[in-house]
Amino acid sequence: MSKILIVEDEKSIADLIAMGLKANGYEIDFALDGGVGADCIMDHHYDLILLDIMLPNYDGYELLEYARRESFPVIFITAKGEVKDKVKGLNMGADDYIVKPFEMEELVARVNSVLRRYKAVINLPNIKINTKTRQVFVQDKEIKLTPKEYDLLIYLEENGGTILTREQILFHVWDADFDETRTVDLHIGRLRQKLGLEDVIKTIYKIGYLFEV
Amino acid sequence: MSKILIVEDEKSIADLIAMGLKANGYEIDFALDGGVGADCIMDHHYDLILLDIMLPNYDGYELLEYARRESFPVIFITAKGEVKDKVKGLNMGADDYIVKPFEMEELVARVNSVLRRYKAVINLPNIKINTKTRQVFVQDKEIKLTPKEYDLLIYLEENGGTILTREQILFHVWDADFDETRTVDLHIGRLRQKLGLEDVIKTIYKIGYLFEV
DNA sequence: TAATCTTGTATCTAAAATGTATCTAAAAGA
DNA sequence: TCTTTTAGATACATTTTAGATACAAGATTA
Repeated sequence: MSKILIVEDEKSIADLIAMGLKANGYEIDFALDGGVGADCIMDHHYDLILLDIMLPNYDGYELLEYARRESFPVIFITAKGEVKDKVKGLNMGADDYIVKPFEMEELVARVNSVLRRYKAVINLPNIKINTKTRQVFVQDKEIKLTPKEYDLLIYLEENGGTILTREQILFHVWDADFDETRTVDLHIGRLRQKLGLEDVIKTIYKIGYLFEV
Repeated sequence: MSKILIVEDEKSIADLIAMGLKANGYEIDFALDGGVGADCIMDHHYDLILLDIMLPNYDGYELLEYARRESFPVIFITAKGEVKDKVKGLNMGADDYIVKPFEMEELVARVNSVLRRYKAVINLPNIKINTKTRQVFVQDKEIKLTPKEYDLLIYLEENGGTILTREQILFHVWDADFDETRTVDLHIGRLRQKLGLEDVIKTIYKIGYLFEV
């Protein structure tokens, strides 16, 4: 069972998160301020850390450093409008971020996804992905992917077995809202061709795509 | 063979540590109180010092000062809940810390890691780095690096095999927060050229750089 | 104080990625 | 079967990004 540390000064939010995650089988530790957070990070092992950046009397980035040292994966919790912080956090090595207020479903999805993704090597039939170097190998031969192609592949893999609409894909991979273009189709095509995924990435006519597992 | 000094007043713990480290091929000296510890540090050469901060009648930080002066690497041993001390220790220049009670495995791992980091000579294909003198040799010919270039090289080498974003590099090597400039790119270019690292330092388009190992 | 070295900005160029347009083929419904 | 809609394929133009060079400001040394 995975153990998760929540570093969040607002007790009500922390409780809510804890409840949601416990319901999904995670074990939870709390830290209501940065000091305790640092303490926990150093003393225990966690599979994941949920970290509010805006902690009173403490710089969340400092905690990120500690978490990095122990190589724990980190998801940032951030309030709306702290966009720059989000970007900064991600670039500095957070694995994901989530914006308050959020749906519990989304939080759980992201937690699951980061935990799965944190595996350095993802193994698929014929395909190996090294997430540390963003390298992709098809039958031990490296295939160069562009950033978008790589991100798309990861998103598809994370959601293997579920049908994804073009809108969902656009939203997650492109961070775009809505679009009438064929961008997604094009990139799906390129992935299929480069990685020989013609049969793995199925087209769901009029709906979207499905990465078969 | 590496020689390690253990400064720890609890005999039983000191014995335990010594046993574990000896089993891994390290030579051990003891100091059961701060005074003896200071003497040892000044009289002998050690490759590493394991230092309990909470010594009776003695401030562990004082010993850290001595160790620093001799430029011995230091790992703090600290009891649960002494977080502030831990942080203080790291900020004061300890190289790592470990929290009691700890697994012997973890201790050995950290000792190994610190010693590796402290190695006077780093050997890479074609390149030799003397960290004591900050000299860099390419095929036994010295190449003069500027301070920034050298720091960048060390940071890249320490994180070999992982993609580093420009933000991460800026943060660690420049101590700068955010930046829209091309400073990192420029210095990467200079390193590549001076040391012939064109193929070793890979550009990860739109992401950052990767030092291949 | 002059000379040299270091560092980073500006500018230009080359390369890579991305997405639009267009055409063709396949799927679904009548 | 025919028509319409939808998705795949290809080519190409645009945009973004990184490398190279020159140079200026600041720091360091002689």
